[in-house]
Amino acid sequence: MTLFRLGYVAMSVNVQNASPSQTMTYKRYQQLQDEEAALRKLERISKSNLHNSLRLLKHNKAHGIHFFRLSSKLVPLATHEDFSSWDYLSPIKDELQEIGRFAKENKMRLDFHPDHFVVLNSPKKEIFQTSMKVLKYHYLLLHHMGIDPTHRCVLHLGGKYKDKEASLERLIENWAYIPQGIQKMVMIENDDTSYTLEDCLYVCEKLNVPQIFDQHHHIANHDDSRWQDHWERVVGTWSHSELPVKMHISSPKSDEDYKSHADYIDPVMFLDFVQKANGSTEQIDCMIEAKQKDQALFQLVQQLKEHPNIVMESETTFRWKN
DNA sequence: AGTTGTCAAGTTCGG
DNA sequence: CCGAACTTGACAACT
Repeated sequence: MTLFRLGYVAMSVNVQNASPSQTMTYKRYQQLQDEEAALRKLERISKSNLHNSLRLLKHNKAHGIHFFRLSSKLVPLATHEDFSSWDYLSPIKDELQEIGRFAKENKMRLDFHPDHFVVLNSPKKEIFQTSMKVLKYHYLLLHHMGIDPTHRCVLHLGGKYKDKEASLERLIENWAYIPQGIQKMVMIENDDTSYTLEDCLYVCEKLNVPQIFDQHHHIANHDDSRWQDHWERVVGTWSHSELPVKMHISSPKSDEDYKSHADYIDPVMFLDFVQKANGSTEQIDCMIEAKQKDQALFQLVQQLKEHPNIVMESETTFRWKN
């Protein structure tokens, strides 16, 4: 019997004034006359983002949530090319450590999902290099939190460039140029336009990378609609990980706008997954990607509680019983 | 106080 | 071939 655990992404609609993604744009930075003052402001924003991240973790603890994706925008401009000499880490070491300690004390699973500018299979060398820089930034944040960076960063396979097979192979070639520490950090998720679950599984098995199954993306973009026929392979990609299997759950906004995320989670669609995946492995961590963030999680829990086949094990974990 | 447009980054698609 | 859409929250600049 599988234990299912719920988590959510980056920010809360319940905790007010707690953005972990405050920013300063490059344009704004350039407008400021005093460069030193501008850098101090970037540091203040970063500290505030980390402080708010910790507040969110405390909120999560209070509600029994032990699975959370951190914002990738914790340090604005950290990976911008004009900031390569800026030591953004020294001023925030204490804050990073505090987050890591709190997560460890409360047995929380934390990870990242860098945005779509990280493209490992780009034919352009400079884009690959920029991607490395962004991944290194994530690596360093995790490292200074005292969190083992292994399997903490979700990525997509990249672009198709009008030749999917060649582009997929290019990722495998590029992989050899990725430092080992960063390789170990990566998990790969099927996307809703280019690479299907089966494409990703091929790569995951070849490179020994855990597969993140996104149910919504899979329905929007698949070779074989029956994901359950490939589920054993998905679980297999996690066999060498210390962490439980992880998947993404979201619901379509509408039939016309199918790929966009809805405010809340459709329990029927989610429970279809739960029922079919039940028994396949000890634990599955389900990351809720919904506009209403933690509120979508709370609403889903309320709906699960009323379901005859669901037994809650804690505030955010449950099992399916026939 | 509430609304609209802009923002570092990449890729895809429509005209 | 170029510009808009994709997706997204924050913030500046407006009404």
